[in-house]
Amino acid sequence: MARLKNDIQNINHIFEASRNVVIKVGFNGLKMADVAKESNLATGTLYLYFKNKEDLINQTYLSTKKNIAEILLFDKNENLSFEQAFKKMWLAYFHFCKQFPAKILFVEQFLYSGFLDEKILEEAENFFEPLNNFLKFGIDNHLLKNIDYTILKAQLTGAIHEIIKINIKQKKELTEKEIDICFEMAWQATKLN
Amino acid sequence: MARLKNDIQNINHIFEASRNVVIKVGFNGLKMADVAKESNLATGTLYLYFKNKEDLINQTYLSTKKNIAEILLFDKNENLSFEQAFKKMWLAYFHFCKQFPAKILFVEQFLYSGFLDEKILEEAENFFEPLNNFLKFGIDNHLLKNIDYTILKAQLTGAIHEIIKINIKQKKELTEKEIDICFEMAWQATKLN
DNA sequence: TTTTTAAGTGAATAAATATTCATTTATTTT
DNA sequence: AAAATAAATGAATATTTATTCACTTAAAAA
Repeated sequence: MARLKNDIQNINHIFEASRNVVIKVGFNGLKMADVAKESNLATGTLYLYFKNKEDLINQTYLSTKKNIAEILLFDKNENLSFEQAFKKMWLAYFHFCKQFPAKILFVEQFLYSGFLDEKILEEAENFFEPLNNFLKFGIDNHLLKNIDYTILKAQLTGAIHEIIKINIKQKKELTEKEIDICFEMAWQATKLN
Repeated sequence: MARLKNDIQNINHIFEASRNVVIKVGFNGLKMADVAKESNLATGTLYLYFKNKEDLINQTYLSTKKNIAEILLFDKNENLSFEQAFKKMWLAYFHFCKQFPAKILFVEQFLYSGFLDEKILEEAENFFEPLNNFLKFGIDNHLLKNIDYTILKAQLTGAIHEIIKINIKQKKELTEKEIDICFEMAWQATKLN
């Protein structure tokens, strides 16, 4: 079989496998043997890359959070109004969630899975500085409602996640019209009237 | 020890114990021995009331969903405007979530725990007919945005749940002012402009 | 091409935990 | 208050699943 160690491509395959297993059977149903199978590897091989199950799960989390944060890095050189930038970001996040629901569900469920390592959690939070600053800017400049930005952020992401969950459960695609209304809801909720 | 069989009071204690364990260590960390301990019962005793672990968890879910649905049964005889009724319900749900975060977190996490029994899920959905009808009324009468009511419902409850999670994680109480802003966010998001 | 090193395997083992059941304790009936 | 019934117990057992390691296979170096 192909060389794997330090091969980022293949480690990402393991991460993807973990997420796929979680999305199918939940964190409780995550068995090392199943992750191995989904990765086309032997069970023992996983232990060459991860200290144990907890480590595998935490590393998957960290990697996935990084993926998500990258989506939210928007180009400050573009000359957009705050509302335009807000919409651009919202749509980028929305479509990312739609395209990679397993990533979103994994990180959401991880927080309450019982596998969480505080250190990893903190490390992941750092990826989101740019988003935090964007929201702070909006609040300070009276463009967004004046409320703790963690709440604002949670409302925005939480709303999108709920839609994605419905998407998955009901296997029903949202129409353009519906996506537009969803954005309107987010904007009406957060903007300062 | 006291007689327990068919004693609803005590079965509720077991449910509460399950939720407390889940909130502490997640579904993955839920061990029968720990639930028993938290209930002041022997492990074996749990099997007098529940067929197995899966059954215990599903019954806890069903009972908890019922609790939640009861909060949302509002008195139709009161002569409130739609917005007033909406606010009353929102606040009732918000305060319920604040008071019983374990109930909310349990049902949320349950959906992705890997223990879910479709039958039980459906049964629980029936409790929420009144809420569904309320939202449908709002949509049909052009008081709420015209979007699938499951999305509307998810947005409303999801937003509150996110706040509650922050409440727990940061151990920071929301001020009256903040709660008011949160309601405003929900109303601005859902009402038809 | 042979030797050496690195990677991968999966059956065997260890550890964790769900479930059972012989026994004890409490309650109800006579 | 003795006998009969019902409930509760928790150590022993069964089951599940994480982890290890002796061995195989592949890649790199000599």
